[in-house]
Amino acid sequence: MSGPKSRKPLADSVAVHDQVYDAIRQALITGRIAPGVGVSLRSLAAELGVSPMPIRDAVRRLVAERALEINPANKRLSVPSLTAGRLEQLSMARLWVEPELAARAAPHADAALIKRLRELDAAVDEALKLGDVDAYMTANHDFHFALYQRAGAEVLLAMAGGLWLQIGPFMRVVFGRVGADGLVADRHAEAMEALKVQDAEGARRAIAADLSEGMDKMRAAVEAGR
Amino acid sequence: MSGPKSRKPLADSVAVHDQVYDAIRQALITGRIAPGVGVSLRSLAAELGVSPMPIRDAVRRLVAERALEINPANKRLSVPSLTAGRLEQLSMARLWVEPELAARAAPHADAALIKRLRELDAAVDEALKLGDVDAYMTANHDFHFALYQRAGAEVLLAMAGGLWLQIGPFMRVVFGRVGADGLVADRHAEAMEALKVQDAEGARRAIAADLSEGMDKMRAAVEAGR
DNA sequence: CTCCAAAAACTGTGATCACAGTTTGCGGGG
DNA sequence: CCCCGCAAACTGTGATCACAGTTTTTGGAG
Repeated sequence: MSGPKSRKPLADSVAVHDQVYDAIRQALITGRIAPGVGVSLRSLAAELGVSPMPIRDAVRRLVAERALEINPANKRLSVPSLTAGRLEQLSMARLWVEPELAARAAPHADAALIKRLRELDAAVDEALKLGDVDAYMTANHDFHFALYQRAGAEVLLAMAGGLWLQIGPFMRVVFGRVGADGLVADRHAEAMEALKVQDAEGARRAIAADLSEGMDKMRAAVEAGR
Repeated sequence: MSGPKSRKPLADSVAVHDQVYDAIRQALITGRIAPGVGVSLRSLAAELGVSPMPIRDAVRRLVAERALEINPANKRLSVPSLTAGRLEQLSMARLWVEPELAARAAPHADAALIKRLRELDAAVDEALKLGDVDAYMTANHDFHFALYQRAGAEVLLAMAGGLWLQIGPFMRVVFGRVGADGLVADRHAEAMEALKVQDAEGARRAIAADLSEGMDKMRAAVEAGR
């Protein structure tokens, strides 16, 4: 109304291939698509109700992020299988980059962040109580990345996102074998305490411990499952 | 010849989009495409003599690897600009993952690897002497990754590859400002000495020092150039 | 029932076209 | 000379089709 020039260059409309990317990514993170199974462009297209074209874009991106695999022999798509070696490398990488992000975010922690984290942690606990695996995975992911985003480290944040995407399928396997209540979220409280006083090293330690415990459980599950 | 069934399912023919990927990747690593400049699918297609379709696939991959950027406003493509923050994050990440790869590769070092590394290091020196920037970049890249590949750590290797891709444009800027002879390759010799006796920690230190020196020069160049 | 070969279905890849939004270039008025 | 406005060129996106290779299904012979 009163706007002299309603500068609205748009570019708002989210591209279809981005929506497709998010959909597949979510399915991968929550483990809805099991490791080892094959997928195809047209089947995904039919399932999501779009043409194969945006699927192609999204899949290309996911392959680059190693969240999907492409068989070099017949060029067919599949979700990467779980191996002990892969898990070990992913664990080590996460254990380096995520605590670093937490430490960098600590100085920028404010009341709004704490509040948001508390809500997400409550959602985590709620999902654990209900045994809702998908909800737990989503809430846990959102908790970590709401924190990491405050680090203002775009490159490291992208690395963490890629690692989480790759390790998502492992998590589902853990839940399938040991049950969701095998994981405790106490470290989240520890992290929030550190953030309240902007204690970077405390946040680093808390997140490192949180990851370490989770990864240990995954490793045990993978070793037991072979 | 005694093979009962010469199983040869093929799948050899390299896809066009992979060739395109390599071409653009090489152009970025060697810095032939300057940071900040815009590119377009059709212009790349015309330059490489293919249809826009495989370009699209390759670009999608490079965007996922953060080697190319896509302006969220007008969705146009460009090479990411150099910022001190980006360089700092990339340095820190490289300084963690690459020495780790060197240390993991050390136990698997054999005479063939040493020989190959010596050749590549000679190529590095040769390129430095001639002032051939492209040749130096290529040889230096090949030296590092010939070593890293022996680590047998696919996930970490891919991370290192992605980081190198992102930092490539920075290197070219350094050469443009301080000259190629500003960089010494002595650390390569130090690394090879450690590899001869399969000294993992020695290899780790040598590669860390090599990177550290290079990144310092880049940082100085970036700070001086603003 | 077993085994093998032909056919049908499905796979990723690449090309071409249409479309809407953005940028650029050019011309004319002030 | 400056600046505004319109048109042409260019941008990424999505759909559709064709093709070659692979897998799966099918059907018939032994």
